Amino acid sequence: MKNPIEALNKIFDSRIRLGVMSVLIVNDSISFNELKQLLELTDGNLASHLNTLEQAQYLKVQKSFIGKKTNTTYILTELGRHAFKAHLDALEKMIKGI
Amino acid sequence: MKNPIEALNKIFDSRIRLGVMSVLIVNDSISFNELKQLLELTDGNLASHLNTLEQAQYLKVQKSFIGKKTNTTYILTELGRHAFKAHLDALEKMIKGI
DNA sequence: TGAAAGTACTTTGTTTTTCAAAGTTAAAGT
DNA sequence: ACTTTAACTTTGAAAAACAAAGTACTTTCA
Repeated sequence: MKNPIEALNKIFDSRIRLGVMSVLIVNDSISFNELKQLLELTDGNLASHLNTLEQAQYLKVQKSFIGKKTNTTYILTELGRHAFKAHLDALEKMIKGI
Repeated sequence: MKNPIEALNKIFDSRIRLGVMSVLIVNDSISFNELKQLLELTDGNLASHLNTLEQAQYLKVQKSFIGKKTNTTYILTELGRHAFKAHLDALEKMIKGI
């Protein structure tokens, strides 16, 4: 058996980033504020995890206005979707001992 | 939807600890050396992750002799098995958006 | 109109975690 | 005697996580 750890994506070690990805897999997009409330995080902490994900090009940011309020929403990139899927596949294989 | 992150076990954030648990779910027991080779880790790194898992009472250590060499093997506790299962269940639910 | 509150950050600094490398102990091989 | 192996522990450095405070701009409320 080859080292099963290599196949896991280091970026998804974090529970928070896993949470963000899961939310975005199910929902097309989600706003900063919704994420903050859902995941119960401080602004800074959330922003930095989002930044990690954005650096990896796993998500894109869309800035718009709702009425006159700024609204920042996040959506998965194809790269992000694939990376997450690959990670979950690797995890499943690892657990099943394949 | 409630905060999905809470249900994830912080101890399983680490790829290495996930790897150890996966190996032990499939194999009844495994030795320090086998783990070290399988997961391609330094002694110290592996030992410290095993220690984290042991502190959480997720695994037990068994010391014995093979011939006249010391042999340390690790096995899951029931607590560890359940904690891992719970983590995987939580992860699955999170991803599926339940 | 002026104060408070909301959005979406960035910055700062502390705490926690990770990890490699070196040291340790004890026994075995040569 | 010297080296090797097993299974650590210790040390120290680097990276990551996090909270709190600061920022800039806007809006809402009194």
